[in-house]
Amino acid sequence: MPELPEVETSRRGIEPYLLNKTINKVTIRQHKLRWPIPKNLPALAEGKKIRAICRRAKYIYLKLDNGSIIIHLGMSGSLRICTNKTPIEKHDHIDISVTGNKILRLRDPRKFGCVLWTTDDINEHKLIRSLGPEPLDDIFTAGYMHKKARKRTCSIKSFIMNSHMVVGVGNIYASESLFKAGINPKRKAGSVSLARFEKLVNAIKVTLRESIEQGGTTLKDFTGGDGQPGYFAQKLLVYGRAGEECTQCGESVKQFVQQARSTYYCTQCQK
DNA sequence: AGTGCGGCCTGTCCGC
DNA sequence: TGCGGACAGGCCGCAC
Repeated sequence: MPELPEVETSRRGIEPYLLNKTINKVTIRQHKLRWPIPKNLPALAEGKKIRAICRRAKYIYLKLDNGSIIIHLGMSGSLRICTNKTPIEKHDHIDISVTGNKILRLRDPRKFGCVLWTTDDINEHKLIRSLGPEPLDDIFTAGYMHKKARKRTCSIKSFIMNSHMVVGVGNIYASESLFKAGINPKRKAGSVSLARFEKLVNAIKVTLRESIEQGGTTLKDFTGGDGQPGYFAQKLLVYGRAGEECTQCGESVKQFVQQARSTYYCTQCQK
């Protein structure tokens, strides 16, 4: 479950091996991901130079002269840098080989991820054009969220997880941010005051920023043998801690299912 | 327009 | 020990 910090860490990890390299070959072993990998992807990408490796929300894209390869890691996807000697394993679905004998390899056991192609500006792509702001961008403010939430009856948790409002807040960080802000995850989005959005927006930024920094310090070995990038040792305050004592008040942390996802919170600290 | 849910998919864990 | 079933979750697309 790569959250945004893991995706950004992946981008930074692969960038040095791919930037300004030319794609020699694209090998697709499994077309059937969330959406099919385009059959003509090799024809479109081979021989082209990678001009940039970027990220928008949880999408990573490789910018070529004639378009972009869009990659999403879904729930279980991971990227690693291999050579032609690295053994291919069961869920290694696609290889993008570049000059210098390096291969960008996508592994995704659950196939929730995708690899797509667009010739348009990336921001015009169907999956990307309607996304909300990046959480660390200055335009993501309490004022913005407060305005968006007006009259919204959905829970504040599903509101902050809605990528049309803000991107990059996955299930784990939603629980963590709401705890830090002292807001009950069941509360209707429209009933959260501007002052409480200040706390919440700040909590989201702090949580994500810390994780990205941690990713920088514990940067995965993208070319290593095991290759499976591990997730950061998170210092999680409530997530996954049902029955344990709240770090603030000692009350036992509660878990329930919300929109088919586990939510963790403290009934004392979050109102 | 907003809300909520189904579905995609496989590895891991638990109980019998 | 082996096996079946529940569970995990990002996020689109659809139905209401």
